[in-house]
Amino acid sequence: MKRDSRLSSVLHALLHMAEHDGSMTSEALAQCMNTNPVVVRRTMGLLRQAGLVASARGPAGGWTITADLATVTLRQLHEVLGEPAVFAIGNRHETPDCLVEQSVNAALDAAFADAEALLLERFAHVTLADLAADFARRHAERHAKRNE
Amino acid sequence: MKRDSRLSSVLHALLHMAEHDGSMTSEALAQCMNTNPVVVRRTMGLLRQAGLVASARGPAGGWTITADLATVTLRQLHEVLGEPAVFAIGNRHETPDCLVEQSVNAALDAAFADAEALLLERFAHVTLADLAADFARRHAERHAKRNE
DNA sequence: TTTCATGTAACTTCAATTATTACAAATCGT
DNA sequence: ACGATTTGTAATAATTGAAGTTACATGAAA
Repeated sequence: MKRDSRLSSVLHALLHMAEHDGSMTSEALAQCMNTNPVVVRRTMGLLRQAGLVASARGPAGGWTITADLATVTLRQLHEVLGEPAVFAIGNRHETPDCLVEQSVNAALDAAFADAEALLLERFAHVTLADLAADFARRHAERHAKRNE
Repeated sequence: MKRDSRLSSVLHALLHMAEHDGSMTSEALAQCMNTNPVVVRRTMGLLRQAGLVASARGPAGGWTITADLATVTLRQLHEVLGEPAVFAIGNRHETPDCLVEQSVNAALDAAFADAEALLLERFAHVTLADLAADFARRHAERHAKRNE
């Protein structure tokens, strides 16, 4: 299975936008993340529908953040992306007739549900502002190291 | 991405074997789970390497459980299957140069690590015997319902 | 020695994400 | 108005990894 990296991608894009004055084009964002402008538009389009970013066409167009960094959580972004499947492991059949398989599914589903709940709980407590602050810390650290 | 359902599959197979007297052929197991005998051999082969099952060739051959159902956990089976990736969501690049992406990865990795730890912890506390008992309960329930 | 079953390699199919191509629509500067 | 720029989006291809299939060798039992 190819892993869904859209959450990682949009976070990367949003933080670059936060650091950047004015708007950024799909082209610029695509270069940041080694991908294609169309892919950027597709995923950013979902954020726009959710009111988190705005886009403008034409020269001087591009993408800008409209939401408050402190209020946008990873969980919210996960939802905006359509709540993609979290796990790469799963049951063979979803609603089997076989009682044996039903027992297996029940056990696995319970474990997966708990793990997913924890993941989303963690996601709910990380905001874009937290990530921006973490970036600032790393940035300062690297600068300090360079001047040692 | 196609989800990895091998854990679900081997559990299904092992429980059928536990309910069944004597050995079961790959063919019989494959029919239980709507798949191909070769797929069964591939995955069961891993369990054999781990000493959990034994196989015999020729007529009257097939697969038998050699481990104690009470000591085999879902976590152990997950390990035997090669600890496949748990998540269908992941970072775009694993070791990025970009500091922004490093912050993003760190935040996501922390959340994923916690969720995976919880999942494996849950897996560690479910044995084949637990699943067999759950199946027996479901079986009895269905029998009772039929005779209402 | 025939038959049945596992053991494996090689290849194909399948499902899902990501990438690419192509072009329409809108906006800005001149 | 025109041309350059940029988003919007549909359609299609490439990629990746699991699952399925084919083919055949190996071994065991009647």
